[in-house]
Amino acid sequence: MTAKKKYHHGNLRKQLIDTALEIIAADGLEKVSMRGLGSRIGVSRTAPYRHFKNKSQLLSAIAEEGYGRLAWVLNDVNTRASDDSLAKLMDAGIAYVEFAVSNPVHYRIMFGNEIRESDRPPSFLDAVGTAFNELLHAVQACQSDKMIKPFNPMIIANTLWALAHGISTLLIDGQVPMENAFRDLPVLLQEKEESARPDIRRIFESISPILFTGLLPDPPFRVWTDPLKL
Amino acid sequence: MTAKKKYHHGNLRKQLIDTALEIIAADGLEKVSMRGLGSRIGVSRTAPYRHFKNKSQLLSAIAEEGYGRLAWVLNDVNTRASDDSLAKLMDAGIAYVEFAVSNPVHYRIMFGNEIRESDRPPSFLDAVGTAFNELLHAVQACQSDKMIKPFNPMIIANTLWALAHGISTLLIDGQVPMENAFRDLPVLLQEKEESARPDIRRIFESISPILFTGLLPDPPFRVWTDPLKL
DNA sequence: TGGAGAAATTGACAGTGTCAACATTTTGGG
DNA sequence: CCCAAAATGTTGACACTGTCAATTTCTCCA
Repeated sequence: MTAKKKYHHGNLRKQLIDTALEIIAADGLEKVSMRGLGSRIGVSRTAPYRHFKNKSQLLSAIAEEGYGRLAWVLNDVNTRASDDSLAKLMDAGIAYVEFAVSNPVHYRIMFGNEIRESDRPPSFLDAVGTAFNELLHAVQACQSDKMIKPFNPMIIANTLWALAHGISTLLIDGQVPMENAFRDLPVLLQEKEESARPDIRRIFESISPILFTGLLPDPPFRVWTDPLKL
Repeated sequence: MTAKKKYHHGNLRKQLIDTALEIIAADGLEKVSMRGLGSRIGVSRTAPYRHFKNKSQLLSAIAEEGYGRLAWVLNDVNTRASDDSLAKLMDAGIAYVEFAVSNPVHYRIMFGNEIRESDRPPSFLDAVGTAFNELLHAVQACQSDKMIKPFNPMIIANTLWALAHGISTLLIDGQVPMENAFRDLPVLLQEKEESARPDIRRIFESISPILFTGLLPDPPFRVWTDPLKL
């Protein structure tokens, strides 16, 4: 038989993270408390403090888990069998935003500021780096295939990340009705909004002309002289 | 003589917001509490509840104030005497991010999720709209001057907003050492990092080639056929 | 086997948001 | 002008929270 009611729980640390993630997905971050976690797991209210010095450290572990999952999602796209690296780059962006929208509270913890710097273990930055490298890899694949310009890939990846992150947080926090803004496009107007979830691919399709061909008029019409020496 | 210690404070509501903003700028959001505000102002601990139904409503008022200030900053750029509308668009972006970085906690309240939807008064969306319109205006000015392509200006503005917002939050929350990422560029390497504040203009200059000319290779080298019909 | 250290517990302190009941002041309509 | 009603401020209370210190219980290895 499995252990019933031992004094030592066994793997409380893991269960704390798992239970917190359940609460996060179901009720939001404000329902997560050190004491509440203890009670819900069936252990005393301060037992969690044997595994996390404070709440910030718990959230740090949760965020790290999130970066791992994000990296997994992006890796899924990158390792897909297909020779269209540009389509894969776009799909990676879509997968990123879809991850954020599907796990809004978790995502907020990952990129929010509730985690004190001092509570981030070294492995935290590794996890972030792993996720970022998936994006960087997608960019470099496009460059190998000569599908995009040979700009510094680091800058491209950072720009795309910032853009995806911006879209994600605007959608998640919903201060700004962003999906409506993109629906403003005639092409999108005929769309019925049945599902509450925004159509992320459509958003990316609205944006991609800008990203692919740039804002400046095409060469023959370019009014640009060269003070910014492009 | 000015009123000394009347039972009725006079304009407690305004002072609550002002005091909260002081605390926010000095110590961060977690130091702002309904009770604490009352005490600090010299009024009872529940007096704030005569002016805000709950904390979320207080934060809503604070956020609204923030959108007003942001609109002001952007309007400053837009109404500047200059006929280079493209430079003004870029400056608006820089001003946006600089506002965020200079008022990180305030900015987080504006775009965070601590404010329940039901606690946002109608004027809230107006304030957001006013700020957004400044950005939209800058885009349309560029189009009038034929400095940028005639894409749907709404989509351009939204894309630029998402990008600026993404850069802002990544810089503010600092999970990702973004300024380092952009410093990676050879051109930027010779830069000493004396000030803690990131050089936002430099970040924009790194990004602008992508935004201006696009990711796809120039026409002669364009491998693109047209499945996405750009 | 026995002791050291890990893990869990109880008790306590100072905070918090928020509500209900009560006190005071201001103000608008008869 | 006066008084009731509305607006504003106060006190007390409840159920939470994060976190610490002191204490108990268990596990494991020398």
